[in-house]
Amino acid sequence: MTSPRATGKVTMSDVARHAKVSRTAVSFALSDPEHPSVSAETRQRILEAVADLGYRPNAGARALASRRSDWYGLVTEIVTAPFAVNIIKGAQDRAWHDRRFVLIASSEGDGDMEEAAVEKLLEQRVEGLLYAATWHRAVKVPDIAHEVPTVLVNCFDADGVLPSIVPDEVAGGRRATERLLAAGHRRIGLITFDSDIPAAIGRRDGYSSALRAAGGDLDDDLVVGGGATATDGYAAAVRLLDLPVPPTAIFCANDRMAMGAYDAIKERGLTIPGDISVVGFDNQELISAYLRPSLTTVALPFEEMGARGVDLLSELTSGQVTGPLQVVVDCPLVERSSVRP
Amino acid sequence: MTSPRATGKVTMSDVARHAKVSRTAVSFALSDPEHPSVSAETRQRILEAVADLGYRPNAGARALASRRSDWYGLVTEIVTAPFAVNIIKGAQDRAWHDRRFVLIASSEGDGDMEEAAVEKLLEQRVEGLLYAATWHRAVKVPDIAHEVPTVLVNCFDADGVLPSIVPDEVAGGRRATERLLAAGHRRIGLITFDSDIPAAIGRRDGYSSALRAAGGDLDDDLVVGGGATATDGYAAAVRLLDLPVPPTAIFCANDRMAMGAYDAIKERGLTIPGDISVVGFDNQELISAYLRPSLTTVALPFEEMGARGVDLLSELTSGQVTGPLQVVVDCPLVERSSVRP
DNA sequence: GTGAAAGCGCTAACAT
DNA sequence: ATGTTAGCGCTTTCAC
Repeated sequence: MTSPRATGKVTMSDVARHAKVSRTAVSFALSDPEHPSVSAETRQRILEAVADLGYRPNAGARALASRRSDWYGLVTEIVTAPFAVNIIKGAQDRAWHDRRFVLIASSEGDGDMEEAAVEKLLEQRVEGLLYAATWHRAVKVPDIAHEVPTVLVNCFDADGVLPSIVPDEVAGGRRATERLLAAGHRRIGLITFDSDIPAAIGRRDGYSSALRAAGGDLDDDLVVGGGATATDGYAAAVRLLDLPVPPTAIFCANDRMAMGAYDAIKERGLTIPGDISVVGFDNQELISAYLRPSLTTVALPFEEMGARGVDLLSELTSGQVTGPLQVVVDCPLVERSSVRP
Repeated sequence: MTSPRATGKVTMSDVARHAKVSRTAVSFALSDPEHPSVSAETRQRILEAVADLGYRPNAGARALASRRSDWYGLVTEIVTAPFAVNIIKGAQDRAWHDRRFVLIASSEGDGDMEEAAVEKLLEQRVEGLLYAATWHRAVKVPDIAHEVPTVLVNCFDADGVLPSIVPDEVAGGRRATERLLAAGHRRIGLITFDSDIPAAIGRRDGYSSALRAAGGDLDDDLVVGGGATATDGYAAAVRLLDLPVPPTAIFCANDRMAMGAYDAIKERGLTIPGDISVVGFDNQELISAYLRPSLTTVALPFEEMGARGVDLLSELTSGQVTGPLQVVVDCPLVERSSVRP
């Protein structure tokens, strides 16, 4: 095995020479299995040469010559955000499936850094940009990003010109509430947080609309706001449980608050879901799956949003803008053990 | 502004023409601010031309011509562990700082896919490979990865030939235990899990050695194993609390089990840290920061491991193998509120 | 100090 | 069906 592989310098010419064909033939054979101008036998010889020599195509050279990189760029604020990962994964899987690569750059939430990151990505000649936020909101995308097709994921364009993929917060809130209604609850509390972001507004709207549609108790006392942490959830749950007629179920607008609510409920010697059913939102696995009992919650479809982002991007880059430019993705309910049967 | 930028096709030749110099001059000026063969004025003119035309270098072309890509590849089973993305972040930040890029490919924990991912990375002509695991263990790296300098992160080579970066589990376990000893505890329980992975063995060893060194109670009854989930932690804590002479503090070998232990402790009407102090391990923020009270725990240094991996890789690729080939990274204690003052 | 020229490894007309 | 021939955008001698 004195293969040139060891040298790492086998080129397409070497393969052509070895297979006794032209470089063109090799190029054709490799890029298209059914290429009309290369016979089956020739193709076979070429493939053998490739294997013999341990040839590996040089993606950079190919990109240079063909003027297409097969890369998309993904810019996100924090690679570490527990959520961002799933967007990345969704995008990468989908891209991989299309034989494309996703180059990831993190902006660290810093404007300059972000611009530098996009610049770097463009230098790599990415064919499109995915711009992902760690939490659903309006964002201002740097101008530079407009030089290439761009899709926003889990956020939307403050200027309203860029296409985006966002979660359906309202439907999610409705679904959580309907789950509780389906379990027979009529008096359902909502622990929400005071904010004008889509998550807060949408989930609350979903809650109200579900209640209205099903004839559940529409009582302002049943809706309590505040901060969005576990501690806030605890405090909110205490208020709910102290009500003259306390709810028999609670929908928490995020899992962290549900975590706090669990504490308040348990402290009173009440059981979940025996005495009180609870539904969360976000499906932060680390919390929802490990809470005792495990938490039934609504999942944010990060992975799907990432995948849909790539889909939209390939439509855009290939010029065929088919779908709508604002894609709203459904938030599925993840059934666990915190709602009574 | 009828800049050719709009066309996205400004090349170095355009810049040269615009600045009335040769392409060589542009190349020199751009790649080295102090290049001896280009005068300050010339350089200035070139920079202006770059700005005027909106020129953006083509990284791929540069890589092709210079035979160096400035890229490292990172292969990981991204799916499983949300916290392992910190490895990516650490690596990326560090690489970015060195003006390098990290191409990420996920293997989905599937052997074939993994090999395909490495293959793809090599086609991109990455100069080195980072191979990251989501949990500390021995791994078998595909042969193909040996074609280029490779560093294992948060795992080590089953064949013992590749350099690696791993967390110091033993020192971490010792540190957690020492923290409890420092708070005056002598009777310290250990909730561990039955497994022969480094995390289980190392943390337990650290616990024992700290106790031995400080003269704490070395009692087999104080060590209880089982599974590694919150439910297992709950069960283990119950056993500990049922002991004739229960511990006054508990070291949980991971945060999830600590979560379960919290429940058991609270159920008995005991308080944390008033009656029982608790220390965890892993620093899974979603759990440790939101538990009530927040959990003092030992952190796995993912980010640092990622950064150190890149460091080692650049030493390897530049031929200067300075440091040791098995780097053990310290696990810092994250002080929160679950240990009595 | 500057520029001509020869590639880097590959693609894609355009012949043959 | 196969080969010829230009590039793609940049780096890097080497001569001027």
